[in-house]
Amino acid sequence: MLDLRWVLSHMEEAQAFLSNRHFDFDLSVLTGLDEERRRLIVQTEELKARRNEGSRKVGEAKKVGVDASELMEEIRKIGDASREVDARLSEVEEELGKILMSLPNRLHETTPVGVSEEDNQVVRTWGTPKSFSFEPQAHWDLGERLGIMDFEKGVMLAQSRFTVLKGLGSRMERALISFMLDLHTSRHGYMEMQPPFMVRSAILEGTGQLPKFADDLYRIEGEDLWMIPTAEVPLTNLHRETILEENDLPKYYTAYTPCFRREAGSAGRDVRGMLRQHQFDKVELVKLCTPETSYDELEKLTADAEEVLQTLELPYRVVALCSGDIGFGSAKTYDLEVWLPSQGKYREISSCSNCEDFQARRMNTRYRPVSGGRPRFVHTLNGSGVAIGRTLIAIVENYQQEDGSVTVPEALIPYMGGLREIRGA
RNA sequence: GGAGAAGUGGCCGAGUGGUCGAAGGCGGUUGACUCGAAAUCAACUGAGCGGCUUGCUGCUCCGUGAGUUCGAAUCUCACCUUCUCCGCCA
Repeated sequence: MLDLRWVLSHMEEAQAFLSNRHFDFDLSVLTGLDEERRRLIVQTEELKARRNEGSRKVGEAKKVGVDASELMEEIRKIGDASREVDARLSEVEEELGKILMSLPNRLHETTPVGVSEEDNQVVRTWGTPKSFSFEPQAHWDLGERLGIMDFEKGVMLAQSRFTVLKGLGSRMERALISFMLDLHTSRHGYMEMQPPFMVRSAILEGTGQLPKFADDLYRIEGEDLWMIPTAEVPLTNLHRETILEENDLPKYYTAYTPCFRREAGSAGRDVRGMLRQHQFDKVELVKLCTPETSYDELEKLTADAEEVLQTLELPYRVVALCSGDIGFGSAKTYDLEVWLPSQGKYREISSCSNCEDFQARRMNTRYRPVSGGRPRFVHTLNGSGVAIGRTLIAIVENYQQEDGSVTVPEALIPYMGGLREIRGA
């Protein structure tokens, strides 16, 4: 959520980033609503002050046994009047709140301005795509032939965009989860958590998925519960409605969770294989920190995710998302894109964002500065560290051999019980 | 799912209609004492939103939401959460 006072005092700047996001909204309506809001506050508070004063006098009168019925009648009218103003005030505040909750975050000055994916900026590239002496196969061919992925069974049990991992495929999925959690907890200082995989509406409002993106989520019928689309949601909300001490910051959390997404807008895209699933595993990284440190923390968080790919020796590149492609709540986002030989392309495997105080405002997560003074909103960051299913795909494709077998990455061998190679039955 | 009890400030805890944002204690901050620490003493110690002469001042918040009343932490209703017992289960 944007700070209303900031928007009102930076109208041009705010309108400019909205248009860079291609978000069509005229902010000037906020000025009128805010003026009305303040007018109504003055009105109702004046009435309430009079009512409180009157009630005090009634109390005094009754104590002495004096009749106060005339005064009481007068106060009743004042009370009714203030209730009327209150009703109008909450309408105005609700309207303001609705608008603010629907506006995207402002952009950091280093976020490139652009229209689409095409305009994202490549920041750096790591590793070199391997050149194969044969035609590299797609993971869906390799996976089925090796007996580690069963796409038909996924559809049979659920729907399209669901997959059954079998045998060593399932084993490698589990190995990757452990490998990544171990890396982030032991080397990068994150605390491992296991949050609920379902959360209530207010939690999703806190991180920005609701109210606007309900169509992307699975909802539990008859309950105020939704399947989490990412562990970012429960982890970031861990300290909602609280005031932390500055000395307790930064907070680093990591969690493995499955993620559930309806993929409503992506019909027809990546339908083969398991690149885009309704349910996928992910190890997530979340940070809460002070505003002064959040951009350093973003660089470090991105590096933490990169280390996963480096250790697995998977070629990737880092891109800065442009204003037209960046997410609703993010001020700056780096995507990590891993090389997929069968596609001859880099594909997203992680997304690392600084949401600044956008989510903190919605969650009301603040901290008290050591220097004293009023509580301030924390900055929140999140990043995939990294997507498990897509890592499995990347390994299968990048480590494939001419005979269709797959070599196990060095770093993963201990997690695979010493296994060095996956070959078909 | 059924029965009962309870939800007050960072924590404990008093408060059953009238200066109660809330006694008291713990914790914390500052000052005094001390070479320093402890102990002791004193003062301060929640958040949000407004107004104007920017230092004052007003309003709101005692699980959440409605209601009764001139006035609600205190009364009524609904919901949520926690605890105990029963049932069920990993």
